[in-house]
Amino acid sequence: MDSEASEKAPRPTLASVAALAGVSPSTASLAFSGAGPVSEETKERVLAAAAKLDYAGPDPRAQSLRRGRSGIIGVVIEDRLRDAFRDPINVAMLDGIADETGSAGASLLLLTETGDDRANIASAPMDGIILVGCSTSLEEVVAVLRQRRMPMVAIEAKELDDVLAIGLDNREASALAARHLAELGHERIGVVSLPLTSPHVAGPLTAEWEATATGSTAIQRLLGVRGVFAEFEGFVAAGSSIDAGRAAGREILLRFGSVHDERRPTAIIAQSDLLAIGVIRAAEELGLSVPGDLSVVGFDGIRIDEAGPHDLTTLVQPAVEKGRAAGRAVLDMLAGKAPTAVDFTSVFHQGNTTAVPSA
Amino acid sequence: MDSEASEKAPRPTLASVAALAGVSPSTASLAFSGAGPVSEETKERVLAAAAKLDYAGPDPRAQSLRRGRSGIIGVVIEDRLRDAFRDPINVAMLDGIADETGSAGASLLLLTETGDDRANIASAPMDGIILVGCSTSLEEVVAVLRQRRMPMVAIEAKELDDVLAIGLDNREASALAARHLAELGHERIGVVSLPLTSPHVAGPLTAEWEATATGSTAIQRLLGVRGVFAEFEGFVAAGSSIDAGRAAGREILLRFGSVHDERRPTAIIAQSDLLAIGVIRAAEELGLSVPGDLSVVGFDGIRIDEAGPHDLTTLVQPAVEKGRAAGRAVLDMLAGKAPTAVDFTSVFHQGNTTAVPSA
DNA sequence: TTGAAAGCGCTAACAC
DNA sequence: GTGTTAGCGCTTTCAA
Repeated sequence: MDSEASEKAPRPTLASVAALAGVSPSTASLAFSGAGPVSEETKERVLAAAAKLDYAGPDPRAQSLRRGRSGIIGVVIEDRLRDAFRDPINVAMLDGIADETGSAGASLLLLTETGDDRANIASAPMDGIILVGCSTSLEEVVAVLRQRRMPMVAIEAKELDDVLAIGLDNREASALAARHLAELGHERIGVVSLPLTSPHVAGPLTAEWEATATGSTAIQRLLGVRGVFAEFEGFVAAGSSIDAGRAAGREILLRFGSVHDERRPTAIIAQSDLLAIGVIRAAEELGLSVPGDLSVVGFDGIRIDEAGPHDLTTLVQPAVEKGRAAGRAVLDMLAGKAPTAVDFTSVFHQGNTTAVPSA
Repeated sequence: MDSEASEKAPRPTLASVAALAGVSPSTASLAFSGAGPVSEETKERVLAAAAKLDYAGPDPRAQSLRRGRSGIIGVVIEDRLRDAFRDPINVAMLDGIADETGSAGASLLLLTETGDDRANIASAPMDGIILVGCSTSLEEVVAVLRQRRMPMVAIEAKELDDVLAIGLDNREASALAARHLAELGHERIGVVSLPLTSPHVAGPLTAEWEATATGSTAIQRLLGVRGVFAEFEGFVAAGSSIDAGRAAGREILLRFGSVHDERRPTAIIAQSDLLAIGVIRAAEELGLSVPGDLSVVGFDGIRIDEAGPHDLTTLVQPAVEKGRAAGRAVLDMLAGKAPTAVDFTSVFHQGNTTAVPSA
C-alpha cells in the first residue's frame, strides 16, 4: 500500500507550474533554464508557483527526447564488476572517465558484456559510449552500437571502423621489460598472461590458444616479449588478481617438477602488477627469493599497498589519463568536434624485483 | 570532419520504417515489441523494411518519455570512485546490485556526491535510486530526490522518511568483536574508525568529532564497541585502505611515545579488513607480533589476498546479498509491490590475529 | 488484425 | 518580454 504513495502524487509538470503562475509554458521554461529573456517579476512568479507545487524541475525523460540528448555516457566493461574492479588499474581509468564526463554534466552508465546486461547495450538511453578492455564479443557489440549511430571510443581495443581508439604502447613497453631482463643476462623466462578469451580460464599458453585470442591487451604484451625472447614459458591467468598470479606462478615454477630443475625460468614477466605480486608470493612460498632466485616484472604501476617490502619493477601506465582522454573524446564527438585519438606511453620503473640471474 | 558522420546519417524512425513497409506506425511498433496481434506477413514486411533502413529499434529516449520509465537505476556513492572501489566490500555490493537490476533489464547509473556530479543527481533520468554508504550530505540529496518522487533505497544509512533501509548489524557485530577481546582479557584497546565526516580527514577521535559525525556505519560500529569498553583509544582513518590503516595503527601504537609504554592498547578493532591489515602491518613494522603483542580484529570478511600469513579475525558481512536486497527493493518499488526492508547479520570469524594479551 | 488519433513533458522557432 | 505553435519518436487507447 505504501508503495502507492508514489502513484498518488503525480509529479507536477511545467505546464501546471506555468498555469499557476499565469504564464505560458515556454516562458516558464525560460524562467527555469535562464536561457532567454524573462523579466525579474515573471521569473519570481514562476519560481513561487514551482515551490508551491513542489515542482522538481523539468522531467529529464521529456528533456532528453526534446533535446535528443540524455546526458548519459555508457561504459562497457567486459567482466562482472567484481572482476573488473578488483584491479585498481581499471578503477583508476574509470575515475579518469568520470572526471571528464562528470564535469561536463554527464553521468556514467555501467554496462557489462555479460548475459542479461547485454540487451541493455542495445537499448539504454545513451549519447555515446566508451568500451573498456572489451574483447570477445567486441565486434558484435560494436555492430549494435554502430546501428544506433552511437559515438564510440574504445580503450586498448583492436582497430575497428567508427570506433575512436585510445591506445597504450603495450607491445613496445613489454618489449622494454623483456629487453631489461635480457640485458641482465636472463635466458629462460616465463610470462603470466592476462586472460586471452572469455569466459576466463587459466591454463598453459599454447600457439592455438594465442591464435584464437581476443584480448587485445594480452596479445600485444605477448608479442612485445616475443620480439625479444622467441621462446618462453607462458601461462594464462584467470584474471588480474594476486591469487591468479600466485596460481600461475606456481605452474610456471613447477613446470619441470622442481624449482631446482635447471630449465626453470629465472625471470617472469607478469602482465599486471597484481599478477606480479602473486608470482612473487608463489616464488617465496616455494623457497625462492626475489630477485635473488627469480626476477619479476609487472605492468601497470599501481601504488601497491600489497607489495610488502618489494618495490616492483614494472611499467607505469597513465591509467587516469587514459580514462580522461576517453571521456574527452566522447564529449568531443558529441560536441561535433573532431576527437583526438591518443596513444599513451608507459614508463619503465626499475624497482628491486629484478637482478642478474643467480649462477 | 569525421565527426560529422554521425550528423549526416540521422537515425531512421519507426515512422519511416512503417512507411516503407506500408503499414501504420502503431502496427510497426507492435511488430517490433511482439506485444500484440500482428500477422506473420506484416511482421516480416516490417522487419525487412527495418533491415533495409538499418533501423536499430525504438529510440530509448522517446520510449522512456512515453512509458514514463527509463530503465535506469541510479547508484549514489559518496566518494570518488577510486576511493569507494578501493575497498572490495563496496565492489561486492555493487556487484550484488548489478545482479538484480541487470537481470531485470535495468542499467546502473553511477553518481557521486562530489562536486560536479552533484547536479546530475537532480537531473539524471532515473527510475529509482540506491544510496550507498552516503553520509554528509545525505539529507540534502534525499530532499532533492524526494521532490523528484524517486523511489529511494539506502544501504546502511540512518533512517529517513521515504527511504527504504537496507541495514547491517554494525553495532551488535562490533559489540561482539569487543566482547571477544574482553573475554580474552584485553583491557586497553584501540579503535580505527572509518571516516566520520566528509571530506575525509584522519585524526584522533574526539567526542566533539563523533558528535558531528555523519558516517552512519562508522558511528554504529563505535557505539557497539563503547557498549563493552567505555574508553578506548580512537583514531579516524582517512579512508578504507591498507595505507590508511597503517597510518592509523602507527598513531595509536605510538600515542604514548613507545610501543613499550604500558598504557599502549593490547588490541585494536579496525572498522574494515583493509584497515585491519594496515594495522597489522604497522604493528609488525614497529616490532610487534600479531597476535602475540597485539590482537587485531577487522570487519567485512573480504577474501584477503593481502593478509599474507594471517587469517584475520573479523566479522563477515554478506556484502553481495546486501546489494541484491537493495536492487530487489528498488525494483519492487517500481513494480508497485511493497518492498521489504532487510537487516543483515554479520558472522564472527575467529582467525589467528587475536589472542590473550601478553603479560 | 490493422489504422487513426492523442499525447507523454518539454523546448525551439517564430510571431506579437 | 511573452505567447503560440509545433513537434521530438514512440505507444496506447479506441474504433474500424
